[in-house]
This record gives sequence, structure tokens and C-alpha cells, in this order.
Amino acid sequence: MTATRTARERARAELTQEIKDEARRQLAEVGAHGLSLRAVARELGMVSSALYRYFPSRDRLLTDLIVDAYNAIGEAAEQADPGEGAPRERWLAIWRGTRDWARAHPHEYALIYGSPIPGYAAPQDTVVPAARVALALVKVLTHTELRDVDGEVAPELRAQAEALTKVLGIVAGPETVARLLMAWTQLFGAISFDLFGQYVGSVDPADAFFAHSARRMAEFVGL
Amino acid sequence: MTATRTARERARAELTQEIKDEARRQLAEVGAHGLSLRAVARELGMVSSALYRYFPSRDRLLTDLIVDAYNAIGEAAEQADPGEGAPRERWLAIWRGTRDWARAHPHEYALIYGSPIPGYAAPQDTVVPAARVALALVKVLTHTELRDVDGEVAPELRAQAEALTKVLGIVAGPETVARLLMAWTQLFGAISFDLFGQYVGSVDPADAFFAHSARRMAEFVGL
DNA sequence: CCGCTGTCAAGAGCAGTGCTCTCGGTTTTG
DNA sequence: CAAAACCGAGAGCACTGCTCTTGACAGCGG
Repeated sequence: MTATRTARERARAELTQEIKDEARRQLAEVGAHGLSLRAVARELGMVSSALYRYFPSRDRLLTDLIVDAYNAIGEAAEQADPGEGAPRERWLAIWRGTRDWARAHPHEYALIYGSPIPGYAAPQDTVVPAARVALALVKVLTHTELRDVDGEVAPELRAQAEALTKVLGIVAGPETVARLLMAWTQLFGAISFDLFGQYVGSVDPADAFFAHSARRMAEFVGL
Repeated sequence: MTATRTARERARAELTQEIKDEARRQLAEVGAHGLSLRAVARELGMVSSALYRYFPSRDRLLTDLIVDAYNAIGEAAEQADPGEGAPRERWLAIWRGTRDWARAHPHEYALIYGSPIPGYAAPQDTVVPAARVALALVKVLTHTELRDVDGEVAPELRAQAEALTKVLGIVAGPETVARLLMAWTQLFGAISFDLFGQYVGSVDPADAFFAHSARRMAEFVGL
């Protein structure tokens, strides 16, 4: 199968992309709640039913946008990583880059880190792209001298942590893995709280607090 | 003005409550996305337009449910606090109680800690009840010997932290306040990640990890 | 070159939604 | 007792996601 086949296939691929682009545009304006297939079709000069040749349902379109968003924020995190230099600086850069993307695309962020949209959709298609930001953080820790962190780890968590080290192929004790997961949680918890207005009464411009959290969590994981 | 006035007012108050109860019931089944005014009215044996005498819009109904949910999770946190005994145990109990409520009412939790529903609704009505869980945690730290935590704090964050200590009426350095905010973020970040399926590939039954986080964050704030 | 087959956009239509307005009837109030 | 306020019911508007059918066109084998 060559890269470009019949005119039909090319047209189909292009239109699929155009639909997603227009949907993303509307998503940024009215949010996931207000995204309307008919409005997307209208803007593209076609009729709503025609759109169903490309996406079987509104939820499927949203699911595709979700995967794209995961990849976009993951790429933002990877791009922010200088790739070399002081691990602490790399860690901070990834935190910054992730937050910056989220602030630039709040509705897309809400799509992936807010409430799950339908009954329950697509855990499988999203699990790989969803891990990209976390992997970027993990990558900083590999080939790096980690300060030893100690602490007891309950058996269940220890088992989960050891399974994770195998999957990730890193050398780190269970406590370090647990702290890494906490840092990951902290990163997105802070971004979500910031974007969703939870910091309003306390640290409203959350920039300083976010930078502080990034530093403290770097120390916390032993960096 | 007496507590119970005319029959009309009593009927109105009761019906308002019945509408919210039925809405909450449906919320638990179909989520905020699927909540329908007409379905609520249908279930209550009335016509949809009549419902608008009690709630001017669907979003206003949701906003009321949001406030109720904040109070419910806040009360769950306060109830979980034994109120006396070892501060560390109180801290852990509050974490557990908060998570338990969230797991028992996932859709209501998503309503308050997921993506904001409309354009942007009600930051003012919700700011006080939204703080109840955080206040329960803060309450544990008052009248308690805190292990000193040190670390530099940037001027902007320091100012915000000092303003917070005044509002909360606690005696704690800026670094402690910052760590408290991080613990608060960690608590809801972990609950959200758990409920929204973000832990699927890593610590899927998140119980052990959550308990671990609670302990580590207790130490982190100096408890 | 013809004709078959699969794909396509379009249109009509269904069931459902949030919301508005008007219309009688009841309750409260002055 | 009459005026005013309030209430539920119903019709209706504009919109949604989604389905089904129809007619046209592209790409292919013969």
C-alpha cells in the first residue's frame, strides 16, 4: 500500500483532518459541552449526516480529539526538555512546558484531565499517549545519581512499584517510584486546580506556587 | 419572619428540595452530561416548564448541586476527623474520609472537581463551601507542634502565604503554608486521577498508593 | 469503452433537549 | 372581597445527535 492511493482515499484523509481541525477550533471556543456536530458540518459547508461517514458518533470524534490532546501535551513536555544538562533544570523545564501547554489549550486540557465525558470511553486507545508526560519526567531520572529516599512501602504498593520499574526499565526503589507517582499527581493536580479555579481564594496567580511545587517535588523524588 | 410561613412557601421549599433530590439521583445514574430537566420533571409528575419556576436554568440547578456537593464532601471530611488524638492519625482519617465520599459519589465529585460546566459559573457561591476540606486539614495543624520545614520561598508566594495565614488565623511560616497547599493539591489530584482512570496503567487499585501519599504528605508538612 | 460496485453528500425525519410565552386557576395579600 | 402574586399546564421555538433513503459519482474488471 503506497502512501497516496486513490483520489478517494486522499480526499477522505484530508476531510477527516479538516473535521478534526474545525472541531478543535470550536472546542477552544465553546468547550466540549458545546461542541456540536451540526455546527462543525455547517462551518465546513456540508450537511451533518455526511459527517457520520467519518465519525460514527460525537463521542468518537471527541475520543479522537482526546488522543490528539494527549499527544500534544506529551509533545509539549518532551519539547520543553532540553535533553541534557542539570537534571533539576530539565525537570523544572518539563513542568513549565506542560503547564504552559495546558494554559494555552484549557478546553483541550479539560477534555483529557477533567471529568470523563461519556459513560466510560476509551481507556485503551489513550493509555499510551497519556503516559508521555510521565515518561518525560521518568527519562530525566534515568542515568542520574538520585539522592536516596527512604521510607517503608506497604506490600501491595511495593508490588505495584516493582511491576512499574520492570515496565519502565528503570532502576529505582519502590519508595522512589511511589514518590515519582506523587510528583506526577502533583503536577496535574496543580494544573487542574489552577485552570479550574480552585486556587482563587488562596494563590490566585499560581505561577509562583507552581514553580515552588516543581522545585519541592524535584527534591522530593531525590533529584 | 417565622420558620414556616404560608402553605405556599412550605410547598415551594419542599418541591425545591424534591427537585434537587431527584436531580441528584439522576446525576448519579447518567452524570452531569446526561442530566435532563425534562426527565427530572417527568419523574416528579410535572411538566418541564413548571420546573423553571424553581430553577431559572439547567445550569443554575447544577450550580445548586455543586454547592451541595462541596458541603457534602466537606462534611464527610469533618466527620472523619476524630477531633482529638494524634494529629497524624487525624490527618490520615480526613484523607480517607474525603476519598471515601468521592468514591461513593463519583458523579458529584466530578461535578465539583472535574471540568467546569458552563462558560464559567459561580466562583463566589462556591468559594466558602469549597474550602471546608482544606480547613479540616488546617485545623489539625493548629495547636500542634510542627516539625520545622525550611526552604526558600519566592517573594510573590511569600506574600500570598502570609495573606493566607492572616485569613486562616494560623501560625505557620510561608514554607509550611506552601506545603499545605501542595498537600491539598495532592489529596484531590490523587482522588481525581483515581476516579478518572488515570492510574489504570500504574497503580490501578490505588488504595495502597493513596494511603502512602497521605502518610508522606503528613511528614511533608511537618506533622 | 461499458457497467457494476462501493462510497459519497444530501435531505427528510425521529426523538429528545433547554427554554419562552401564554393561559386559566389558586393562593395570598391589602 | 377584590387585586396581586404565584402556580402548573400546554403549545411552541430552535436546536441537538442520529438514522434512513435517495441519487450521483469514482474506481475497478471485463
